[in-house]
Amino acid sequence: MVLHFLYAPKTLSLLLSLPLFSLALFLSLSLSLSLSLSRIEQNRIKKMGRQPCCEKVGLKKGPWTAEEDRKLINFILNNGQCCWRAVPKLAGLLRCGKSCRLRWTNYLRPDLKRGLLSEYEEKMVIDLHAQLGNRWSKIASHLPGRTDNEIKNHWNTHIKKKLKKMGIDPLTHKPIQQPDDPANQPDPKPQEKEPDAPPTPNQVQEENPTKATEEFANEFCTDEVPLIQPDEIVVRSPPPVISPSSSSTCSSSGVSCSTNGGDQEMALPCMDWPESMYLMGLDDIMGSWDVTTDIDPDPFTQYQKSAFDQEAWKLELF
DNA sequence: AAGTCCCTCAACCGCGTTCAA
DNA sequence: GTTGAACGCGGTTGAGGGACT
Repeated sequence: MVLHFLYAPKTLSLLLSLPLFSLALFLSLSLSLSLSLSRIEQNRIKKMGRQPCCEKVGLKKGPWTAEEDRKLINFILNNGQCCWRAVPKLAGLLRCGKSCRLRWTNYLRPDLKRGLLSEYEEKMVIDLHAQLGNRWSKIASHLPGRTDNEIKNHWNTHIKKKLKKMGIDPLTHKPIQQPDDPANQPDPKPQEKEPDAPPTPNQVQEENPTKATEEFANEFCTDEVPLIQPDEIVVRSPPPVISPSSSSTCSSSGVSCSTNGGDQEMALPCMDWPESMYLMGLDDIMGSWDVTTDIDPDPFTQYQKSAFDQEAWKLELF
């Protein structure tokens, strides 16, 4: 009976089709499984939000080398600024995207002005600080070519001391009170002061119309600085455009720049370049072109030309 | 010359906000 | 609406170099 069953034509065809069916079943199961797995993965990614900016392990930290700078500059000049997460991988850097962004914005950006802040810039920083407090990025947005980090450092290392010497509290912009003055004895219930929201110069003037304040007002004329409204929307300056035709000329102090326009002392930033810039084939371009007239569409060449500007500036300075 | 202190500033850290999924 | 990474910002650190003893 068994043999009869086995040799029956229908059974035979059934048996023959079984492996094919099994294969088809296996394939369909595999396909559906992989599809469902990919859906799970998609859902997982969807639920996870964005992908991490970088794997924290094996990343380099600390000072940037000239080679790293070169790689980053090359990448950004060729691809523009976007997706900092992807920059280190694509540029061949063992750095976190955040580190790349900081390096670019604080040091490598071509529109950066280097060197000490001019007297005018210092005045602006002080006045803006009086209005905005420690909002360094907002202060920096009013000073073309300066970064928030730079201004913050300058404030902490120079301006703070200067103000203290002048008898002005750098935190509140009020005159520092003398301990022996009975009128300046601390209140039994002293008002908590807001470190990040110092009073405006007007408030300071109203509350402490003292000599020191007058001196302060005389020394740093607030008329030169636009008054910042609390609800002010700070519009960031447009992305840097390296234009050899709009060459800037820097004074020997390296801090005051003039433009062809003339009326805006700081309208066009002076550029200073890290040492690494000079390792990128500057010899090839030095002396072979006219900075003011030669317009090269290639961004890296323009970058190098700007570097040449800086080199000239350095030669002039030293 | 050597050691110590102080200053500067590039880079990092951590937190709040924004944005994509 | 929720989640979690990216982004932006301000505070802090620490390496390097100059000044001082």
